This record gives sequence, structure tokens and C-alpha cells, in this order.
Amino acid sequence: SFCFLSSGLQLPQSCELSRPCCADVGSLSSTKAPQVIGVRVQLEMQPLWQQFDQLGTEMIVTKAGRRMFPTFQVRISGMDPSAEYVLLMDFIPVDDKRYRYAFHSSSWLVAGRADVAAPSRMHFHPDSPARGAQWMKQTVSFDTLKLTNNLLDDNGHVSRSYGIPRFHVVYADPAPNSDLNAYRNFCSFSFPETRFMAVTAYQNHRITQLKIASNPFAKGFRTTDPQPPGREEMG
Amino acid sequence: SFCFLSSGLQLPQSCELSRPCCADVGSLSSTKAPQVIGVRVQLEMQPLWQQFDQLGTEMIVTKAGRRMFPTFQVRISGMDPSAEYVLLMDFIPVDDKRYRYAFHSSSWLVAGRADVAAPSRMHFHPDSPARGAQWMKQTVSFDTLKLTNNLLDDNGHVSRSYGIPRFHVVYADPAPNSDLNAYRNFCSFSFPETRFMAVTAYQNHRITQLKIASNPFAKGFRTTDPQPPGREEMG
DNA sequence: CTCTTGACACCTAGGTGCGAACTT
DNA sequence: AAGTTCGCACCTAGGTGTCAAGAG
Repeated sequence: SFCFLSSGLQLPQSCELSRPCCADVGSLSSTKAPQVIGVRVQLEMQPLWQQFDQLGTEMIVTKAGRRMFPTFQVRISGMDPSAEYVLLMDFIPVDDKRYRYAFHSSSWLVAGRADVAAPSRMHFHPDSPARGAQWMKQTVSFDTLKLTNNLLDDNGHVSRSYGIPRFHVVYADPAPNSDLNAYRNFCSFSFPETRFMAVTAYQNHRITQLKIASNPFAKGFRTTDPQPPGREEMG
Repeated sequence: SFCFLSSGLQLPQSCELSRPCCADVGSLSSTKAPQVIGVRVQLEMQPLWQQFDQLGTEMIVTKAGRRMFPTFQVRISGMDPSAEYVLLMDFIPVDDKRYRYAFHSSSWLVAGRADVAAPSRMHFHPDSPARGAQWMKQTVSFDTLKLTNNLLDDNGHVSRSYGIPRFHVVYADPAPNSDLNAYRNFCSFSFPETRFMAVTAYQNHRITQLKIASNPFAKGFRTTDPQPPGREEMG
């Protein structure tokens, strides 16, 4: 019943979902450095993400910044344990449309064309840089990352647009002139179930209820009805 | 009235207080690397530290770990802005004695010899490593550092001993074989007013009152008497 | 009208000294 | 007796959705 869920949304062609994303630099130079070629990334809390995605995930954006929920967390393997990496996230638009929510049909409707999308800011993981062994040791969490109104562009027109997180693994090449081969030294990942609509207030009541049910910080809004076992505290 | 305050306590000779501390490696090889030779460190919250020191600072140590109050914070200058540094703290004994508190005279009395002091663990500043420009940009705070019973040795006999924080600036030398010249690449600092007695429970009631008056987390124990203006929230 | 902002009650998470209970 | 540990009430600091008010 959500138009954007059944419309076969396509991500930019340069990005193969949940697989290494090779920037569109031409086939001749698409070789990746050995430090990133084997990197594999697995999304954590995938069942929760899917649960949200089935309803049409909404994320609140505010001027001061609001955390994402669910939190973007990944498990990484295949790094060079002794090599240094920087981990980043940004957000890319899924389409160039803006939406409005039709309460009578409980669905999102196209409501015009989005502003020209300026590249979103890069969010460094606070532990960057660190060695591969450190990153692979445990789940990497972007729990302190905050979404703001200026997320995708500088016009403050982020909300009602549809986007998806992108995760970058950048090998910190110590070689001089390593910037000449910069495209070889990174690898990007996206997960389709993490796409979301940026909003300043929740539209879909079922999304609100799922947030309240699964985000510990929203426990104050839970009713006394016991949750189904195993579904609580998933964030 | 505190014996340890009037007894002319001396720090290890290898450490010149609040000045660069050259390890005792002999005069021939005492040259320091240019990245650390000019480093200057200034203690923050010095008036508060002095206020505590005049009463005889006590710091709670627990099994799980307890923060210091006042917090050890410094401002750094004279680093090479583009060089990488690691910042550390440890704790060194001021003497080899153990103490007990005599409530009738409100003073600490020598109560025996301390255990053989194993080297205390090193506490890395969580932002390490970082470039000099980053460290010098703002106050460097060790507010998350926690004192434990195993602080100075592994026998659990830390309390009732007298120690002082030591702060290390280590230049992360990228050169191969840099460990051969390791002594050249660091610089250590101590501040006499930061010395303290490690305790598992406060002994001097005036210390307790000053902690309550100045530590925001202890606000629940403050009486309704207004504090002298400018003395509150000093931590 | 649609959308955004800000104050608010209610949480999580964790830092305080207190005092009873415990250990030696 | 002396020293340590642990649960506790009371804080700080900050993450929730709600709802009224504001902005366009």
C-alpha cells in the first residue's frame, strides 16, 4: 500500500547493493587495492530494519540533529588486519522526487521534484582511523550519527525526500601520492532495507508505534501491553 | 595539620614538576626529538586542584573504577601541528609508605611500608593518536579515566597510598626503527597540586564537603545553603 | 493548508556520596 | 577495629515521541 515500496525504486547504477560499490571511473581503471578488494560488510539488526522497511521507514530530521533508529551497525570482515582504514557514512537520494503523505490511503504520493541534490556531508566514524584488526573485532556502530535538516543539501529541504545510507571503507594508504590512486583505496556499501523517508514529524502511525516498541529511549510511550517475547529492545 | 603536606614530599628525581620530564637515561643521550622538546603543558582548573590539595586530596578507588575529581585536564602548546602524538597518563607513588587517618587529630599517619610498586597501567587518551594541531586546539581532558584498586599494583593494595598523576606526550615517530630512539620521542609532566591519597572511603570530612560542593554529580548531597558565588560547578 | 519548531514529560545511561553489610 | 563492598537515592547528560505553537 506504499507507493514507493512497490515502484521498483532503483539505486544509482554505480552502487551494487550490499556488495562493494565501485565508483564509475571506467572499466580500465576499476581495479581495487588489495586492502579493500576483499572487504565484506554485513548489516546488523537486519530483521528490525526489514520490519521498518516493510512499513516504509521514516527518520526524523531536526535542526539540532536527530539520531537514526534503527542504528546503522555493520560487521566487517576481509580487511587487512594491520592496514589502517577510515570508515565513513553518507546519504544518497534514491530518487529526485519529493513526497507528501496521504493519510486517507496511508501512502506516500509524489509531490514534486526535489531540489538539486548537493552531495551530503560525510560522517566519519569517531574511531577512525584504526587498523583492520580493530574494526573487525566487533560491531561497528554509527549510533552517534545525527541527521539534520541540511543532510542532503543546503536548502533545508531534506524532509519528504527519500534516501539511503551509504557506508564507505577507505584504506589509509601511507604511500606518497596515494591520492593519485584514491579511487583504488575505497569501497562502498549500501543495504536496500535501510532506505528511509526523511521527515520532520512522523506520518505513518505504524512507524511511530514500531519506533516506540523497539527504541529503548521511547519506552515512556509504551502502553502496558506486553510486547511479543523477543521483539523488545531490539535497538 | 596534615603530616604529608608539611613533610616536604619529594617526587622521583627523574621528573621535574610541570616541566618536561627527562627520563633518567644519562646526560649523553638526553636530547629530545624536536617534536617534543618545545612542548608545554598547563594544568586546567588549577585553583580547584589547589583548594583540594590544601586539605589533602583524596580519590576514591573501587573495583569497577571511579573517575577522578577534579578531572585531570591540560592545555598543550608547542607541539608540531602536523606531527602525530599519543597522550597518556599513569600514576606514580610519591613515597613507599601506607597511611591511616587519625580522626582525633584529623591527619594522616604513616602506617607501614607499601607493597613493592609494580608499574601502574598506562591510560591512553581516547583520541590518541592525533595530530598536534588537534591536541592544541582545545583542552585535553581525561574525564573518563577511572581509578581502580589495581591502579598501582596487582595486589589490590592501592588505597591508603600516596600518588600523583603523570602525563606523557609521545611523538608517534613514523620512521622505521624509531623504537631505538624511543626515549627521544616522549616528554612527561607532573603537577604537584594533583597529588592525592587513594582511599576506598573518604576520611577527611572537609574533602567530602568540597567534592559535594564542586562536583555536579554530587549535587544531590548539597545543602540548601547557597555556595559562595563563583565557587560552584568548578569541575 | 502543510510543514517545521520548541517546550515538555518520560525514558536510558551512568556519575555521586551515604550507610549498612561484609571481610579480614 | 579497620578497611572494603554493595545497593541506594539523587543527580547530570542526553535520547524519545507528543502536542501546541509558529512559519510559509
